[in-house]
Amino acid sequence: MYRPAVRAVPDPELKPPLLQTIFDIYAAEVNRAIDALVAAGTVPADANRKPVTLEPPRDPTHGDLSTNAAMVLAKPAKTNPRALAEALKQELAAAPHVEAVEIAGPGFLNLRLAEPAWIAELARIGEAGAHYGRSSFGEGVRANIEYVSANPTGPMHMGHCRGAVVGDALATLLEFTGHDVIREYYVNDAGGQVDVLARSAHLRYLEALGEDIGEIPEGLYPGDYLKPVGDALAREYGDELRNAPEADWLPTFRRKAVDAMLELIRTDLGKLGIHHDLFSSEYDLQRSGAVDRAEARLREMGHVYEGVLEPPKGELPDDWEPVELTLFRASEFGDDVDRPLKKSDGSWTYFGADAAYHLQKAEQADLLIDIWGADHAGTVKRIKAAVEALTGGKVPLDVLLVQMVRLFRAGEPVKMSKRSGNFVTLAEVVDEVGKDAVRFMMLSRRADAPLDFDFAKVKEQSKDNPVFYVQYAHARIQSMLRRAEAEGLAPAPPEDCAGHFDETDQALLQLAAQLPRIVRLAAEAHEPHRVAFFLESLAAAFHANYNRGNDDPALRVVRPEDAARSNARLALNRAVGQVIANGLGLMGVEPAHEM
RNA sequence: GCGCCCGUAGCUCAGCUGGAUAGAGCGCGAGACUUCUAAUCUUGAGGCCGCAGGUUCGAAUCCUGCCGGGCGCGCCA
Repeated sequence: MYRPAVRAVPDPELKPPLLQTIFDIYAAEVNRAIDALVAAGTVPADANRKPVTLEPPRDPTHGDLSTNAAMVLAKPAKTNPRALAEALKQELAAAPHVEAVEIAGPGFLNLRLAEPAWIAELARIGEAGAHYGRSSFGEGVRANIEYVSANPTGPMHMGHCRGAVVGDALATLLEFTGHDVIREYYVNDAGGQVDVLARSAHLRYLEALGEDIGEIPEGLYPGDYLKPVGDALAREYGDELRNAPEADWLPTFRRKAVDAMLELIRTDLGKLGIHHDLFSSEYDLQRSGAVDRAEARLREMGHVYEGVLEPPKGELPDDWEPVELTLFRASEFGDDVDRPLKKSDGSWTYFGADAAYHLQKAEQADLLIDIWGADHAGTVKRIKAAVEALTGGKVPLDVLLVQMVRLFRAGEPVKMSKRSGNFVTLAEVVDEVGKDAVRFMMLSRRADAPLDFDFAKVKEQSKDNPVFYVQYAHARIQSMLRRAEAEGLAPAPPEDCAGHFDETDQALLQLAAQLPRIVRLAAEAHEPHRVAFFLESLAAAFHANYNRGNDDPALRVVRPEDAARSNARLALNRAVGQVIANGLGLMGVEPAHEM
């Protein structure tokens, strides 16, 4: 029913060459050092190296890079960490540009690198440009990420916004780390609420034919957005269906109305810069027999039986009565109770169809990610159970629960009521504050923490507003580069930068060079907010460095009287701007060039 | 009652999947504007990381049990 959007097939020719970053290079050196100890018999060959890390130490006085290798390997090597550290130190000291290796604390190995090592990273930022931070650890992994999946019964409201942005940013992050990503939207067009939509559209159809429909009855969708649907139906069918029984028009009206709603939703998502590769219809899924096949598969494996569920705990629904149902043994896969696949009337439950839908996704992916509202937390276990049963545990499913967004206007909460149709739509918010601000704010907290969204704050031009703060850093850098050009200066090639950076400059470069690590960590943890936090800290470091020029004119970046140093620092600042732009790009935010 | 999420500075939150002396912003105190965009920056005070055990070289991070808050509990979607 819904044509998938044309999916761009990644052209291997266009794939940029991946550069080894400074962390890759020295991680390899650490590995080499361990290899040497293995060869010497100090460390067993089968020792698990996975917990070995190479990170910038939190305290910069500890050096440029730090590894826990000695501590992690001490146990398998049956020695103490410091003794192992001594042996590793000898090996690491031979690595290029290593000025010093120190053993510290319980057995950390701290590496101090000579400037050329960092200048080389500066060169890589320039060389990779918009691709800096890209990696290939997801190479060969097909990741399916399903997000938004709002019911096609009306325009998007703010309740949908956060999941949409988080899902989209995570998808971009996974692409950037080499995964083959499918962005998917599950269209819930098979349930009763779509009948309600069709009836609501029918009423608007009568209205378009000139009937006085009065108040929209309780239980139907009252929104004006259905008027154009009614108009279109009236144009198409004229009087034909005016007095026809419901059965004559319901299926058609369902389809027409859902199509129209999806068009609305697509438009809304477009305003946020979100485009899915695939819209999958629950209705089509059921008609195709996919759900029957999934059930048969579970039945074959002995995971399905006919039975009666215990009454639910807590508040008992008024109409509860014990009935025999087709049940999936979810409790054997970690769920609390078994779950019905079919209703007593023989039709599929939402869960039954969803299980089949996940099987369909799993057949074409190595990793499944669902982005759900936190109010669906109660159904995570059952769908994970179903995926595990259906795929034999081969395809992992991660369900990200996205917490609520509380809207405020100048500190006052914005009241929303679904019943009265009085909700804040996504389009309104994007039109008011802009796509970039919305996206950044949605990523400025961990997904599982509630988020306050204050219109006043988001539009504020001050450092209280992280969107602005980061954008301003980028704009300032562009402004600086323009100014430098006017003064006859230009960013120096990396080889001319040596010796021109002081400690603060070095620290800024080292922070910018962390982008690839942050990207990787964020992608692995499925936590796009990490990019936002990184950008805030990088912007802060930039502003601080920049501002030194106000106290001491000799520390200004644009200084024609010292062109060599000025050009070197321009190269550094340009690289910082590149990193900010790349990070913003991952969040779907356009960098500002002037403000 | 059961399940999931959360509990870190007065407030809002980070904390690199177990690392070194727990960080940032706001707010509060003290400073820097003939600015390369002060739309910014510098600096000070402020902490039994909810509580109690456990796991180990090492715990805010993992496990168990409490306490407190949020969400959920259906043949709905």
